Amino acid sequence: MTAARTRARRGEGERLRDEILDVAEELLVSTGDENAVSIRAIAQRVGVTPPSIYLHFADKESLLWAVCERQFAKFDAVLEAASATTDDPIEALRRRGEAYARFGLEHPDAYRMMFMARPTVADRHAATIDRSGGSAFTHHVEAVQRAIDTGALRPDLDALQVAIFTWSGMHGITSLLISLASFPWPDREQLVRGMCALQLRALKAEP
Amino acid sequence: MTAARTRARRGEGERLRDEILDVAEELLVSTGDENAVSIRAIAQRVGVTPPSIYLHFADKESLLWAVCERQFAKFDAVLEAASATTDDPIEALRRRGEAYARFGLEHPDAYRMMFMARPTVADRHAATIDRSGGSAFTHHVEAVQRAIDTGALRPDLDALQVAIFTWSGMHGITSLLISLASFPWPDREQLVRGMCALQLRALKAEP
DNA sequence: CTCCTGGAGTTATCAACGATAACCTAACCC
DNA sequence: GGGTTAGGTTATCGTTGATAACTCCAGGAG
Repeated sequence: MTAARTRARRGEGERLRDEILDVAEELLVSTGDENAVSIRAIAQRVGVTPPSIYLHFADKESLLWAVCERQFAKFDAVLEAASATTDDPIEALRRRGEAYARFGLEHPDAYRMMFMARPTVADRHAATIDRSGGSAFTHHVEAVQRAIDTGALRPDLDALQVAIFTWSGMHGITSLLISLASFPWPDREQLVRGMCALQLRALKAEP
Repeated sequence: MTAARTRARRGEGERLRDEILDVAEELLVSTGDENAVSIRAIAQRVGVTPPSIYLHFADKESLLWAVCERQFAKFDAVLEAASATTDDPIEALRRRGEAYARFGLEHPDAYRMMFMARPTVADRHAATIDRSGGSAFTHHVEAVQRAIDTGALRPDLDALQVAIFTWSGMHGITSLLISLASFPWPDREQLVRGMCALQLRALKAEP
C-alpha cells in the first residue's frame, strides 16, 4: 500500500521506531479513535509487517505509552508557554488552567491516554509517567508556589495540595467535556473560565 | 463449567437477560478489569453459549450500557441517601460530594463506565445516559438550588452552573485518583474533604 | 574476494475476541 | 398430537495482539 520501504542499514534500526511513533500519533489524531490504532494498521501505514513492530516495542501498551510520553512533552511546553506570557502569578495560574483545558479539548485522545488511562496500564508504566508527566506537574507546583510566595494566594496554603486541587478542577471539567459529549453543556469556553475563576476565588488572599 | 442451565420456559426469556447483567456486573467488580468482561466469559459463567447473549443485547456495548444504567440507579440512591442525613443545605452538599467520591473510589470500574466512557459510546447511547444519569444530575441541581434559596450560597449564582462546577471538581479528584494509581497521592480522604471544602468556600455567601 | 555473523524484517501461525447465519428443540396452544 | 415459535446451539467469519521460526543482506575479518 504505502511505498515499499528500503531496508534500514545496520544501526539504523531506531529509524523505524520513530516512524512507528509518528504513524501511531498521526493515526490517533486523524481517526480520533483509539481502536483504529491497531498494530496492523500502524504496520501497514509504515510499510512493514506487524511483527516488526515488536522489534521496537514490547507490546501495544508500551507503544501507546511512548506516544503518550511525546504528548506529555508537548503538553508541558504548551502550559509553560502560556504562563510565561505574564508576570502576575495569579494571571499565570489562570492562563495555565485555560491552556490545560484547551489542550485537552483540542487533543482529546492524547489527553485520554495521559490522564484517563487504566490503572493497570498506569501501574505497569509508572516510571514513564513519573519521567514525562512529572516535569509538567512540578512546573505546576512551582507556579502555585510563586503565587503563594508573592502573597497573591493565601499564605497558609500548601503548594502541593493547591496544585493537586487546581489540577483536579481543570481535569474535572476537561475530562467531563471530553467523555460526556451528549450532555447538554453550556458554552465550553465559559465553563472553563468559570471553573478557573471559581478555584482562584477560593484560593486568593483576602484583600 | 457452571451447572447446566435448564432451558427457560416460554415467556421467561427475560430471566436470562437479568442473569447476564448480574454476571457482567459481578465479573466487572471481581476482576476489576473491563477487558475481562468478554461476551464469551459472560456466556460461560451464565452457562450458555455466546450467541445467546445477542438474543437479549444488540451488541457488547449495549450490554455494558445496561450494566451502567443499573450503576447509575445505585449511584443516585447513594447520593440521595447521603444528603438526606442533614437539614443544613451546605452540609448536604458536602455530604453529597464526599459520597460521590467514595462511590467512585469503591466502584472504580462502574465509575469509569458512567463518567469516563468514550465519546462515541456515549453518543450512541445518549438516550440511556439521559434517562439514568439525568435523574442523578437533576437531584444534584436541586440540592444546589436549595442551598441558594436558603441564602447559604451566594444569591447571584446559577444553580445549573454551580452544579456543573461542583460536579467537575469532585469528578476531577475522583477520576484522577482512579486513573493515576501510581501518582504519589497524599491521603485520599483528606484530599476529597479538602476539595469539597475548597469549592464550598468559593460558593458560600459572605457572612 | 570470501566467509560468516548478527541486525532487520518476513512468513506462518496461535488463541481470543465480537459478531452472524443457519440450524435445532423443547414448550405451549389448539 | 402436530404445528409454531421462543429459546437456545453449532459452525464459522473477520479481526486483533502476539510469538516462533525463518530469510535476507550489510559489513567487518581474514
